[in-house]
Amino acid sequence: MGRNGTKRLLLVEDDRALAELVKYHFAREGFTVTSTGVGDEALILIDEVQPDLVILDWMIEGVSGIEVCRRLRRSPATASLPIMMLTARGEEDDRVRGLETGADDFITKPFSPKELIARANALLRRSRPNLLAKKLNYEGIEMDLVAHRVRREGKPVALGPTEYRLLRHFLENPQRVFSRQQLLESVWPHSEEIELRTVDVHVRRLRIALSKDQQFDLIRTVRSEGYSLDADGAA
Amino acid sequence: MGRNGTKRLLLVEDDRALAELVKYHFAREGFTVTSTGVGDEALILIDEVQPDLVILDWMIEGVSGIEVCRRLRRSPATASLPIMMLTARGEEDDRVRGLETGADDFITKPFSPKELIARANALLRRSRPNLLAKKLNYEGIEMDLVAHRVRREGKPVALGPTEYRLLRHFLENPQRVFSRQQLLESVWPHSEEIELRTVDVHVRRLRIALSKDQQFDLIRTVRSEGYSLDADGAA
DNA sequence: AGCAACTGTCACAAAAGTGAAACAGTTTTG
DNA sequence: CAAAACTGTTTCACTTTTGTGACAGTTGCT
Repeated sequence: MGRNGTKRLLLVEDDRALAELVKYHFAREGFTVTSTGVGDEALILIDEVQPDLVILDWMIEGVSGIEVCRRLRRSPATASLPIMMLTARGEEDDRVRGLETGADDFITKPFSPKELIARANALLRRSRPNLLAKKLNYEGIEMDLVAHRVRREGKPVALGPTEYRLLRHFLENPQRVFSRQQLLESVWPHSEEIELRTVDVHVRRLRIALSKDQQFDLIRTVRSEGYSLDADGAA
Repeated sequence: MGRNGTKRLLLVEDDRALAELVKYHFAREGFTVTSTGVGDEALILIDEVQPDLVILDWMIEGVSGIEVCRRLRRSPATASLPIMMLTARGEEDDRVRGLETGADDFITKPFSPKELIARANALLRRSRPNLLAKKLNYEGIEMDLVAHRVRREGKPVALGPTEYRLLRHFLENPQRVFSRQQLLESVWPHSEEIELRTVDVHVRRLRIALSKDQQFDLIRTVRSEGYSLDADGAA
């Protein structure tokens, strides 16, 4: 996401005037803004433009903003996409509900564009490290996302593309157990047609690559569940 | 940070009544709360308690909240620590300034405790995903449902799938007695065809796994009734 | 084209987990 | 106290799940 230096924003807002205002301010901040006023369209656009940030109005045509949010969180591909919700509904319960559904921030209209931008920046500052920026590490493993290079205890580790993506996924969610199905969905580009057991094979390749120098295995097999990246493997 | 399952909050607020209120609500969410009303002290405490989240009032004695925030961001050790700022100053410029200084969220008094919690959770969800993992505890046993891992007194416990489900069921209903029949029905996938006595065997395996280090038995046998997870086995 | 790296599947081996049966031990009852 | 009723333990055959090595088809590069 967010290649060649441009930050991409998807704005989902059906009030044209407001949309223009927001657009203007974000454009000035260097964002490429795509916008729509319809919920269903938002879901398609997200797939298309791969935004770095989504701003969602609650009340829009078609699928509601909160429902869009829920769906984005449910799909592995967008589960960690930064989302800000926007609404005229000022009720506390709405705000809590929005946040609990997975929104990262919740702004009530009317709001100041400056604050919106400041909040967007705060959010990106926080979530970028995981998506865009430099390094991930866990227990002696260091993955440099820019250089596309992995080291363990300082020593370089050679990984194929799939193993790299797999490890990256684990590093982004250490200790968490993923089923083979989940791994396929979040690590493989076209997960549909692929055999579940293929995951095993790649996990094995990853294990071998990570343990080249007789280091202990960091990938834990959770029988009948899946795998996780975990320091104390067996226990 | 945030080891052994407890989430730690450092609250920096000099309004005693407000501090108590916030404390109360976060404690209910499972946080261990440390608090102070003095800026300088905050910096020391952060080093000491290694909180997972800091809530900073802007106007406090000594070093101001915003200055604390700035310093935290400057030091590598705390640069990515989640920070929420709190203030009575409702000015837009203040909010923007707070966010630009590195705060992750900015809440204006008066605020609702529920929203504060919801925002804290949203922030932690993004920055410390492990902390939000759902956990079950009882008498020194801790089951992390996301990592799919069980510990007793901090030490990892190895369980097979059935024992895991069995323990989970007990942890969800501690102290309650279940008949073998009930256990079969709620823990086994296809309970029909299975012998009642099979439960005994698995209970035994669970007991062994949980008592590996000579710890006392937490599963109580209730003669002619069934079993329960219960601290005082005799009773 | 020629080669090397990478992928996805299989088939088979190995490991882990499961359920039942049999017997030993305990507790409750008559 | 002895019989009856239960529960604890051990063992074993069987099933399910994973680990492994080999292989053939792709892809990307030179």
